[in-house]
Amino acid sequence: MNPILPIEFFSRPAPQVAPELLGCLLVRQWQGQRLAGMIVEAEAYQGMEDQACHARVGKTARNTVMFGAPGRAYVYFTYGMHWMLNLVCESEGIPAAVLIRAIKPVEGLDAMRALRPHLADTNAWLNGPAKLTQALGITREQNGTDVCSTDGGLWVEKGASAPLEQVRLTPRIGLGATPEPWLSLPWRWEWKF
DNA sequence: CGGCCGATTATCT
DNA sequence: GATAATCGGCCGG
Repeated sequence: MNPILPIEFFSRPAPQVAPELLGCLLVRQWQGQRLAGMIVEAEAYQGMEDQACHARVGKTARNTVMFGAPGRAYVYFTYGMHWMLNLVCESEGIPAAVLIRAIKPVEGLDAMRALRPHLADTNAWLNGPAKLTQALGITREQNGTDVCSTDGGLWVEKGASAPLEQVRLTPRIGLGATPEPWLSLPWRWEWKF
């Protein structure tokens, strides 16, 4: 087992943390099995000033975890059916998080297929934020989980770092009517190889 | 690959 | 009452 990313890793601005998460291993302990995938796409959401961030309107019941300690999972429900996994960054009081958008399955493929039948047909890529939460069995129950410990069954292990020339920076996805400049900030990192 | 569309409901105004 | 950090199916190129 590789070293678990410590709280210090997350105690920084999200745009700094997000690219460094590429290549790291997202690990889930699920019904006695170890499920894991390499993070290959992530987006940063940083501060109340970021008009794409859920925290732009201040603290609410849903986004409270983002205002809290770093190294926690911020899991929220959207579109009436999907769960999204974020990792909280920055020190307490500053809302910031990295949305995990895609992973390459590495361990526990059979269990992932059981959780997400669609994975059986396609090539084994979980290229979407709601796809990977489904394959890892992540829901509301993981909201607030400390990912710097194995106690909550969800953590991140240090992995290979992505070669700079293989990392693409693009604007974030699905922001709708978000105003500029936030709409176009290159805060999405994708490891293409 | 890109675009459009319907599904489905917690959360916020 | 409106919106949403999406997905899968179906279309056209």
